[in-house]
Amino acid sequence: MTTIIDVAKKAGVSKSTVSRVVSNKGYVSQETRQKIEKAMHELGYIPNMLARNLQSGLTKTIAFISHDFNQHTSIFLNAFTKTALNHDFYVNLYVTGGDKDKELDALNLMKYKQVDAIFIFTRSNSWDKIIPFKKFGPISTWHRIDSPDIYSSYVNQYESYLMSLEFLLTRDYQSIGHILGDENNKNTIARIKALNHFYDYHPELKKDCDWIFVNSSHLNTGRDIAKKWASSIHKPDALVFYTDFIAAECISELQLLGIKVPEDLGIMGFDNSTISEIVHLTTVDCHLETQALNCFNYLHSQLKQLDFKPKDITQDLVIRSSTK
Amino acid sequence: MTTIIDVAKKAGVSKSTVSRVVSNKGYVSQETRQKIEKAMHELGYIPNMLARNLQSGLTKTIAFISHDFNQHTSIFLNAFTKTALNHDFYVNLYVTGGDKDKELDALNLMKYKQVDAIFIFTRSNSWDKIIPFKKFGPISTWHRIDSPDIYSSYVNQYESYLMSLEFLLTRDYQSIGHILGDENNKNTIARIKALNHFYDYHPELKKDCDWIFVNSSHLNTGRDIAKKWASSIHKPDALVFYTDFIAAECISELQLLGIKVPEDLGIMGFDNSTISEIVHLTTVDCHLETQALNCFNYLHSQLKQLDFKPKDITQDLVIRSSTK
DNA sequence: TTGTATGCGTTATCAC
DNA sequence: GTGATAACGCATACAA
Repeated sequence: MTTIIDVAKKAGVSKSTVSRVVSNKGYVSQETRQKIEKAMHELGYIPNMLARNLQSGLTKTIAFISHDFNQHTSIFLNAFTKTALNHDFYVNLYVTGGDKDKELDALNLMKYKQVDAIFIFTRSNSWDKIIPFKKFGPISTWHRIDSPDIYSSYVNQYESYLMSLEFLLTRDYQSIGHILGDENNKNTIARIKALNHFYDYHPELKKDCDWIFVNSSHLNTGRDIAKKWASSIHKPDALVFYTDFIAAECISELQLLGIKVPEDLGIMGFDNSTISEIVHLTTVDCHLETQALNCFNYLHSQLKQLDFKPKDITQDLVIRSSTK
Repeated sequence: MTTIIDVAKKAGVSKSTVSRVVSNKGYVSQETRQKIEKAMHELGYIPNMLARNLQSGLTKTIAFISHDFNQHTSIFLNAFTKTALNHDFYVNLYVTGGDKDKELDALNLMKYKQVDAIFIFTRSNSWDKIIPFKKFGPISTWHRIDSPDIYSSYVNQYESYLMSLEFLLTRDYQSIGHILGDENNKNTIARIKALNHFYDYHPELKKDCDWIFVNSSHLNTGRDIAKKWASSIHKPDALVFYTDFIAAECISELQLLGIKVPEDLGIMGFDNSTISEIVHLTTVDCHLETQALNCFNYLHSQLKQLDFKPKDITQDLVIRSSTK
């Protein structure tokens, strides 16, 4: 391994001068610069990032923490990584599998100086446990959290959920089933609020509490929901899911059961992820790419002390044939 | 920031003794160990990875290079990252977007000591350009390559393709269309060989060259293939795709066109990825998780000078309702 | 069992 | 403009 010292010897200068050339800082005369560049070239000199990192105290690396990496993660991850690379930042992956301790290990990496900042895609620990890590560096997430310490690119699912329900009404769906996420999730709470308001606005519609599911229930997969629907006597004529994949699973199972979408049952998803196009799912596009951009830009601005203006995120209905 | 020097002062010992405690190497008496641990705790000492990395010359990080991260990548990525983390290794992502120069930048990271090893998921440069990087550290891939310098976990797609075609024959499909990947890809070459042998074995079947597509053609997406099929006069009664996602796109478009799968047209995929279950796709499971395991274990064994025995990878037909 | 001295490769701070 | 020297924080031969 050749170092700046080797280059310095070969070029007959001091290592500080070589460093100036390598890092392109400070004054070096044309003459000596060329001498040094020639020596660097001949020796095949390669700067050592490890030494640079130690010196600067920075790694130019951001941790991306998630339970796992599946089709649900990939849109976001792809956008995030692309943006990061464009800004000369690396993205380090940490799969926690939903394990709280592993998640804390991952969060600890920032204080060990292994990474400069953290993005949280999914988490198991409470925000109260996570927020203290802020003192070691910036943290962002796409989940809904109201904290001055952690940036969140969340979209208001109250609005989009109301929009989805009103849309179903225009398509003449009268009784609607609701498949919601984790009950403690703020998005879920916002959706429940929207749902209640929706029924307040439309007293003619009946709210069927048997068809409001939260993730904590036994019916976790879309396939379970489909089976439940098929075997029920009182059944809604439309189902709204909190995420596309579960909706896609449901459609898939409905096909096996010979139930027609959207004639027998209308289905709506959320996210406009790749799979939604495959299964013709009506859904809401919440522009994950833009969210990823905002999440990275926040971290970047914190690290470089730039000011940060998030891009506006709209929520747009994407109408496909899973609804009438 | 507190360092081992601070701890040493507080505990009244030398920094080397502290280092021994921190890194858990060498002899330290119970007594002084406790003194040091107490001091570490009181000062809230945190070891600095940057310094450790410089000292060891290692980052415990592996680069994962891919054109992008989509549903196609996620199974592999997930398995790879999980395995890596279990062995205390980090995974760094490099999205190249198919750009040759960006890919070379990513490969260069190993010589800059930014990563210890490299896994290549997708590539743009020729192997000849990639192989020289081997001298900076181990490289593995899941693509088919026969080189002593790069480990490959590839499965023999000649066998699996022949298996797929023979299976279709048992289901009474007589004329088969073939959708293949990049023409320079070794997997594609293996598939073409299998295809030719298949027609040699079964002279009663006619080989329709109009229905053998390689990726370089204009028909890139599954939707294009579906439209082409719908508008053709001479059409095969089954299509075999080189990857599930394109097959899923095709099924999706066929549904829009009112064409029945498997009655009007049988469809087969390859990979057994998540999407295949959603769209009821008959496919081949080539155990990506095991391949990812092998790819990581190879790199790990090279870095730690262990011996490496890859796990056997079988290819299993997964029969769903996209075929009769 | 512990301390001393030196190295890892680079950058920053001074003089000159 | 350039060069000596000291950081950066830790690890490790070697001496004691």
